[in-house]
Amino acid sequence: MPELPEVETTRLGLLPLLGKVVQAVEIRHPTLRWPIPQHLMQTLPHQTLHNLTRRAKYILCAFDTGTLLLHLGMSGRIQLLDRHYPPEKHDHFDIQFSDAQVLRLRDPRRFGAVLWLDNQTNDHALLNQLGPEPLEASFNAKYLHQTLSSKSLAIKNAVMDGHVVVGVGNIYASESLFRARIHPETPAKNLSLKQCERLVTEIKNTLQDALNAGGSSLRDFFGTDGNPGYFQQEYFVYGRTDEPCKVCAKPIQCIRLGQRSTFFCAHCQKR
DNA sequence: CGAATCTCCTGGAGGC
DNA sequence: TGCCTCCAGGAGATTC
Repeated sequence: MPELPEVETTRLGLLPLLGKVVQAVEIRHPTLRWPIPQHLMQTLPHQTLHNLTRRAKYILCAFDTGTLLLHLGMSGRIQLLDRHYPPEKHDHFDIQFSDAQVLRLRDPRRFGAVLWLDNQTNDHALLNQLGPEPLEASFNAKYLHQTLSSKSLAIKNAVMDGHVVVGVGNIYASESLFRARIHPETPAKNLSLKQCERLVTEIKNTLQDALNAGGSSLRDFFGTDGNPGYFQQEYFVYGRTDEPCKVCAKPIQCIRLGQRSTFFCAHCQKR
């Protein structure tokens, strides 16, 4: 499942497309999280791809008259292929470029999204409510402490809330809290400034480690070249129920928080 | 308003 | 081998 490092890795893999001109768009299965706009088949051809950026887990592709927003959901991947490569079962969306390369979106579970933001609409609801990027300086202990001060929900749920900070999914939330030695059920407002410092540091470290590894994954993430292209990251707690903690050797526990599996070490992580 | 729950979807794993 | 159930999960929508 793509977390932020996988999305960033995907974006980097698409950079060879910069400056290229769209020849055609093919929509095979429009019903993703929201319908893929049919007008893209008329809108995009002849437009040049000028920029590829990322905000949270959205990949933003800037064209002449607007921006294409791509989201991989939980099973999405994007490949760059020669157009003669036949589409497979869950290949829902293609952008064919004039040099015969194809950007192809595959998404079996169809939680992903393809949307169009016209240049006139600069304040799309999906983007204008987002919290800071986790790796930027604006995400710091002071900000986090202030933001959490009114929140009574569990810290695990708070760091997964995109209004607080973007890009921290279920895996890295558990991992970061372990590394910061904070119990995932701790009410967010109870975190001291010191704990916020540790958590900010470990969120940045955890994400940066995964970025350096080229994007980790569970089972179905592939880079744009179609190869697995990552190595399974070593997790401290995620998916390690009943296995020994790598620090203290006591068994890792699994609980449900906000409908999500949450892994932690009851000995190492304090409330 | 905050917080909890529901929801979309399919493939894979495990049980019988 | 086949069918059933359960689970995974991003994040907007809905409800309380």
